[in-house]
Amino acid sequence: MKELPKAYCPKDFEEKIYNNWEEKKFFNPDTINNKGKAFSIVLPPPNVTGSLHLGHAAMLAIEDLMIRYKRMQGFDTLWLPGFDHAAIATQNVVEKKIFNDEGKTRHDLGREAFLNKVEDFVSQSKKTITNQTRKMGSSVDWSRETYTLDDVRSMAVRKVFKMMYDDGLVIRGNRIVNWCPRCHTTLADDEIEYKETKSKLYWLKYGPFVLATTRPETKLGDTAVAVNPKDKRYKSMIGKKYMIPGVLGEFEITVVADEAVDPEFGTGAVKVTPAHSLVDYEIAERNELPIKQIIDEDGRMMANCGKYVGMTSLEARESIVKDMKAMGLIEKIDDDYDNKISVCYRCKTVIEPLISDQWFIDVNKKITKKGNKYFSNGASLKQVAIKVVKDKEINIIPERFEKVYFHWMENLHNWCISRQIWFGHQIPVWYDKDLKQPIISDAKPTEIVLQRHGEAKTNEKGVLSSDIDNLENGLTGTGKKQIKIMAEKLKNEKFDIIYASDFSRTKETVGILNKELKLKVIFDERLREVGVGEFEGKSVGDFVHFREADFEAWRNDSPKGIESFLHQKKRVFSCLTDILKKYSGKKVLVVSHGDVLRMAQGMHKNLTDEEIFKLGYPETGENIKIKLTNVESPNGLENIYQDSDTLDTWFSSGLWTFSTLLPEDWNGKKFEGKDMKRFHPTTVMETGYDILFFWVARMILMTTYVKGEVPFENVYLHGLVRDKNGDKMSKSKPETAIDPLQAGDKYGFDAVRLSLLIGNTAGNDIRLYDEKIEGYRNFVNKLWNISRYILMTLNPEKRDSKFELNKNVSLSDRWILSKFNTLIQDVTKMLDEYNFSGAGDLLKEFTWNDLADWYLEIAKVENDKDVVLIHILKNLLKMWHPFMPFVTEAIWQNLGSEQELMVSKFPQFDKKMIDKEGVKEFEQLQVVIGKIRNMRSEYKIDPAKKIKIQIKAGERLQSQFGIIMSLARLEKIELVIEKPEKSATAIVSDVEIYLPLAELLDIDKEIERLKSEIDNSKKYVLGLEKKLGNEEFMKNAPELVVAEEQRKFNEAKEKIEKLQNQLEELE
RNA sequence: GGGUGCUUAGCUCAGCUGGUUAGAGCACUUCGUUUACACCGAAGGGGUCGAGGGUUCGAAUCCUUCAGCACCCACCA
Repeated sequence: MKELPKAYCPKDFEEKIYNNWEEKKFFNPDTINNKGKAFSIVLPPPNVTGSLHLGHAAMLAIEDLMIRYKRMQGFDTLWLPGFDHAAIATQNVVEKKIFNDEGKTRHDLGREAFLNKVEDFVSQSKKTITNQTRKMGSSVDWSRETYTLDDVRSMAVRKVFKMMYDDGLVIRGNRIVNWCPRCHTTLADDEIEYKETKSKLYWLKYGPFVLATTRPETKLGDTAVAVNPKDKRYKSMIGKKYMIPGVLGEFEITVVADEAVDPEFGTGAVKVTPAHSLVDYEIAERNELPIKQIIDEDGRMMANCGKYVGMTSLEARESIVKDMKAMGLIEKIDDDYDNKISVCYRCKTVIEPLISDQWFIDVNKKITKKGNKYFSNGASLKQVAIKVVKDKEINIIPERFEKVYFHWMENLHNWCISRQIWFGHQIPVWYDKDLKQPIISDAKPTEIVLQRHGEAKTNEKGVLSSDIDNLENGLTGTGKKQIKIMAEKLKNEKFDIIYASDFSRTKETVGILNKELKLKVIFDERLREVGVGEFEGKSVGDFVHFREADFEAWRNDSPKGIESFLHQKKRVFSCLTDILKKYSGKKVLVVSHGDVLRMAQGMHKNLTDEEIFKLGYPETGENIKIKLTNVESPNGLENIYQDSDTLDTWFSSGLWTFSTLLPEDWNGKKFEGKDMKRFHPTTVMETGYDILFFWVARMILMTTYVKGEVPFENVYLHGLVRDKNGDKMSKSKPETAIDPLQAGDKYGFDAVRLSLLIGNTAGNDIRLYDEKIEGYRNFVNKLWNISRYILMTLNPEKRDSKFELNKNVSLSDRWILSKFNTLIQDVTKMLDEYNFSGAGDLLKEFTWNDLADWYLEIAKVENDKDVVLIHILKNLLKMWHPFMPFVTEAIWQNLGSEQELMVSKFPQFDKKMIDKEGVKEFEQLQVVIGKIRNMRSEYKIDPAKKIKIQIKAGERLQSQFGIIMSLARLEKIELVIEKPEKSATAIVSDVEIYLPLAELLDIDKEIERLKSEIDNSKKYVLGLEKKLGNEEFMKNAPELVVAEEQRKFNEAKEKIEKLQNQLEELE
């Protein structure tokens, strides 16, 4: 047996072990091929905003624990990883970064360049996160990794959007939304946070009313005053119109009655600004009031605000209040009114409610859907989402969150899903300039590489050639080289076909490319260069100058025989349209000329003619990649443009449990596939309670609708990881914030995992600090050393021996085997009940107390323990493996097994190992040893000194004298029948222990000790006596309880008597 | 305003459907180079289980009121 190092050093093992698992594809259920039931978890995809924090680490530890446990139990186990593009969050991070690095805004860069920057950032984030996930030991199936923005997931998004549109669930409307003037986008109701502030409450003189408001500037948008219908003060005024004096002259309002008004607040009358308050908007809707918008999307006063135009609402407030004061329109101002203002959850900017044309999901609309059990009789999204949890089709752990879920779901308003940001799924809606109805398309975009021909002889000379007859214009040497290089690059991309202009320079380019690509080519004259008319053969500069001088003239007409811009555009667009129709979802290489490629880009970016004309195009031999969608429009493609908004990030993550299970070559028709059948609904959704609404609720809404299935059967919600003081960890408090990677490097990732698993219960926050992780690091090392000792003393021949229970086992064997099997039973039960902490506690207690402190110590004196030891060690490692995969696997490697621990079978409870008598007997032995140790300590006997004691005991205990001598460090045990004279005494039920006084101690101390023990026991007996004397107790308590109390009473009584005798003798 | 959770040893927490002389880890005290481990071992000190009331033979555990802390939700302008 090779010598193991004294202390476990995680760094020597962790990476190697993980790589080995991965190389053997153990994370992939197809390799493992377990025949059991499916057990699947889809990993909550981390946002690609940077790196993982402790919350993620906890998530990874808990899920890996479940997955490894189930995998070892033979379940067909899948843990599927992925990433979330996290639209607003990621865009904000990148925006901030660009602004800090380059001082530029996203608008300075433009959509395309900005998105490129985002993609760079995203791929960097993905790398970091992947690396961190691996370090934690997560056994996720990397071969199934997905991303919310990848092709299949994007197609799923478009497909669901169209389905919902067709069912009338996705609607467009001009409604009030939460608007963040900084992010320049709408926000869903739950993306708003509330901030407690002191603000001013203004009491305005308002025509015949006096009313209170915190936002006097919105007076400019008022169209009504609302009062409670029951309020007698205003009854006579309801329905009447009044002219109200204001800073911009008089305006008319209507008085309406509405239940939403609290007559107790202020004067009981409310000014109504429908365009800039959620409540007022609803009042306006109910009472059919006019809506007047006065604040724009930058949060500034609009043109209809007279001299206040252009001010922010805050500036306008000050200014208007000043003017109103001057006009005597302000009655009074309360200075410290407690108010909650709504702010953006991402950037904390104050939200400006305003009216906007947006896309919504109607959660209340009842629909009927064939083939979907939830909707077959008509139901709304909301109703179904409530029903599946009520019916326990989805089980939430801990249960109390069900209540929270129901409350939220019942109060859910229509969900605004459009966002005015660039990063995300662009809404799959196109508008035709001539049509009122939008066109929804779930078609798969065609990927097009726009390849410009190599340098031609005319390029070299700087002259023009657009005459089809002038076919002699081939490529220069440089041009041929350019294309050869490009062919090398393109040969790895899987194109379906080449479309090309039929000019000689493009034909020659295609020829060179196709030596590598070997594809079908279609030469299409619609891809030709613009006809240059009388500029044929003339200098390029002249032509450019001519066009730039008067773009408008050239756009429609064809002076000097030059083909007009629109004419060319029409033929190019029609060619592209044909390509899109025939090759939807495919990849096409288009070889053409600069100005043609420029138009294709214009189509891709939905630009105006002017903008197209100003666009650059690839250099000779270079290319650009674009994606275009085939949208059926009566007017053809050139008339159509796509909605520039993107979808709320939760739309795509709402599909996550099933969109991730779609096959890589999904045809976009049905949401089905092999993995889907095998793993959906997923078994457990494990995530933080903080995204119960954001995410969990959305998945339930979307999945029941799309699949007619629940997304998951169980929801396990973990808490937040907090610092030592119970505060949220943040980078601004580095003294208490812990980075999981750094902690792992310092203490090992097993220790980090344990510190997050043990002491962490569902739904509750967990505190983490260095000392805690350190404690678990110590434990990991303890386990290492237990194994090390067993391996060092083991007879190598017995290493692979199979354990079988036989009659030769000793008391200690019977005890440890019984204890161990109880442990298997309890741990299995607890893990099945999601009580990970409890299971870990039990394992730890067994490992440290029973195994290390007792059994191993006994193994040092008793012989023939090898077989039991190796049996227990192996199975204990299996049970520990899901908690701390690295160290257990590292030890396992030294046990000479062929197969890795990770793919071994989880131990099973074996009833015949349970030995209650043995356990009881051994426990008495433990107490006896404890008493002797205690006496030694009390009398300050040198631990090294071996002493003699006398014991009065039965045969059974006599057989264990060897163990007692060793563990209590005795020189000799003398068996006595009668109590010897002058000795210190301890009593353990029927066993009496005597420590001869002669050599050792002072009698006074022993008297004191005895007195105090008698005292204690007397108190105990008194309590029991009272209990047993209570008639009601004797009558009502179960027999078993009474008997046990009686037994305790007798035993204690006897003990007191003996101690009393001893005391008398000494005194 | 509504709701949820928490309050047990100095600190962090277990104690499930009521019956142990109330537990663990860390910290603390004393002792210890026993050939697995000082990232260790042995022994020990320390809690009227937030407060009051109730149910019960019996309450840390169930009910109720209150207090403190934390979090979530809500359209008091």
